[in-house]
Amino acid sequence: MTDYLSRLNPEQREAVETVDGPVLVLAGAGTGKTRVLTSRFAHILLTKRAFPNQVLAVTFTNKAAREMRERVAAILGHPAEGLWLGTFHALCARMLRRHAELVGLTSNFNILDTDDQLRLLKQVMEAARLDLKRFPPPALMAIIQRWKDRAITPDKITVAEDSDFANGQARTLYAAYQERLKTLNTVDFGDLLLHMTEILRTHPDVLAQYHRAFRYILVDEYQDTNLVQYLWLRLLAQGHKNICCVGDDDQSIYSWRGAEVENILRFEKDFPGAVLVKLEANYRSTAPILAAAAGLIAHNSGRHDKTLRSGKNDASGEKVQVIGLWDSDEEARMVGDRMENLRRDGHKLSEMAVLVRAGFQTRAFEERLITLGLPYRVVGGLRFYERAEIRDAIAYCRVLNQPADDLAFERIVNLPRRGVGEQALRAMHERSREAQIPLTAAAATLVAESGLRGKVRAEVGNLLDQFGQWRAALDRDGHVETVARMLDESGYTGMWKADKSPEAPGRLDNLKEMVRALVDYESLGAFLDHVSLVMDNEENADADKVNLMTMHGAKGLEFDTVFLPGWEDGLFPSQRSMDESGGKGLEEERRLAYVGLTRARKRSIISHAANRRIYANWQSNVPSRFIGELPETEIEVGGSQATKRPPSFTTAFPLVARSTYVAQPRVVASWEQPARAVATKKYAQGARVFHDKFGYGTVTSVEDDKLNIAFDKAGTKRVIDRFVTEAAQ
DNA sequence: AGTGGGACGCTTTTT
DNA sequence: GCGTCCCACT
Repeated sequence: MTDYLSRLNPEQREAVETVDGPVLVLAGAGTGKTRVLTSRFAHILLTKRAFPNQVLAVTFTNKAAREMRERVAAILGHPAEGLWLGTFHALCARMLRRHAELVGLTSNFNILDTDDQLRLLKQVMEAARLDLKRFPPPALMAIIQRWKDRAITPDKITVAEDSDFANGQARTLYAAYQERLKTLNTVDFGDLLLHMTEILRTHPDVLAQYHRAFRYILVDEYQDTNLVQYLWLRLLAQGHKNICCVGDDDQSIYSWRGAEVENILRFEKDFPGAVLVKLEANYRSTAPILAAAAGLIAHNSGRHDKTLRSGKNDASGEKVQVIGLWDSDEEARMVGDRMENLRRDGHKLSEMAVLVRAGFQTRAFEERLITLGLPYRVVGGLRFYERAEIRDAIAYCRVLNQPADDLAFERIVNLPRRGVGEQALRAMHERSREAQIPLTAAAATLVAESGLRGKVRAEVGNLLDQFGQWRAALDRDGHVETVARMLDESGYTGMWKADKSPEAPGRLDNLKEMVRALVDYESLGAFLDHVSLVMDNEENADADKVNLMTMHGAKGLEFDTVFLPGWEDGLFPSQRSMDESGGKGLEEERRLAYVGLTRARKRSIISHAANRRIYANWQSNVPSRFIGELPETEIEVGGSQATKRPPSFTTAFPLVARSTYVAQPRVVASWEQPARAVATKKYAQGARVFHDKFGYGTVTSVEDDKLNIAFDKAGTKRVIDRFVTEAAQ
């Protein structure tokens, strides 16, 4: 029973056994953060300090929550019941259902997804007669979200603090948006935290109730918390002060969505008497990888000082490779070739990953892997519940659950087609506004008073009747059967059955899958909560496939071999990030590089290309300044355009705008970039070339930009020169 | 009301 | 280079 303690090193053990009072665990990459968190949880339960329902454990992602639940159960030897373990949002939703009336909602409120948030805001802006071209709704959405991240309600924004969006109207629009949300009995993601924090702050009785309930609080990934999350935690922790936050300031990569590293840097001030435990023994990566990562991150300022040391007692290991290539195609070929070689040597594909800065970069690798016939998976694509048919079906469920959900009703009122066009919809909206009633109720009165045209009236009337019947059936027959019936009787599944497009059968399958998933929930409401808060990709991670993902997406994962392509200034570090957030942006990019590098257990291969096709055109690039920041002793340079060690940009050109340093050609020259300009790239007769579809071949003749090529496998073709590249050798 | 084509614009992501 | 979004046409 206590062997969970014996498996810990001394510092981990301290983090687990310092149970009372505030504790900050600074857990560097690969130092056993999850193990500490789960052991601590189990330790609290096993030493009888608290019952399972007296511990509040908070994570950011559902995946992390699930993992913690499983691992706690493994230590206990049985699944723990009644845990308050989940994401910030899921826990807040659970609390808010109990106190909804305090913020003018009822406990069956719906949670809007991002799409609905935007549509609602658009409506609010249209009502304010704003030109949506000049003032894009997504921009305002972002402003409002940042306010919510900082726990700022509309009444707290002074004129001076108002953003200059639409001549200082942002505050008013925000207030109007919040009003609309309340009328629709809905909340957006930000509201879950905002409302709960507001409630805890203004209702001491409610706060006291939670102080009694939670004796211990555990927080994962503390460096990613935003202000409102911090306030929520601080309020809850005031009771027993037993709060333990685990995180790593060096892995803070989400400031752009409101996370504030300052929270973790300030912990000891926020929680006086806090014990600080540093986990520095890394059990994941080889010594060179750790040393390279340490050298890199040392270029950041204002961090908690900590040094990762290898916990494995072996100084061996491959150096970090830095490969310079002519263009992005050659880069993709290099990665593919190396993967093939590794596989030939018995390495599993699932132990290899390509980590990119931005999603679009995966494409080049996908294409290459297809030609090579290497199976791959792209992590972080479209999720199940983001598919159109699932969102439609969910909209039906939302109306069933909560008739005041206008956004959901609007989505399905004409799906399948019921002849409800712009005019009919406008009439409903007008009535809804005049009578201050939800859209469904407005539609009902219009039907009753013949306020709609014949066919539309009959169809809408029928739909409303049906909703009445389904709602009655909900209690009688249960939610699974009722939803299945609703999707059939409404004509929604029929619509896809009649659809002749190739995707239609797949969509029908997805709908069946969704109905099947309903069985796992005790009620429709529980299912809807799950869908909006918890549902995520449940891909089979077992299949032996190469992983393609962003560095953000790779946080928390590890692989034997990690490819880090596209380390070029402007791409990584991203120009936009530096333009928008200056020095802070660059530091965050550097932390991202640190995260990427430390995903590797055995080897990491960084690469950069002199020329890259971004969207339609080619762009010349210079190796990333981060390459210059890697300690020379830990890296090995190679590739057709092997980097001569570049000057460290941070010291040579501290944070200058791109235009400034590009204007200094000597920088490029000193790096011995190839003299060839992209524009003059031409092929001579006899040149060996490579084509994405046709493979390798020899140029037989040249006419302007058209080449006749005898391909080794695909015969002779006439091809425009930009479709081929010079063969690698 | 429904569809087709042109204009646009394009980090990162969770909930 | 591609997907989407909106508007204009039928």
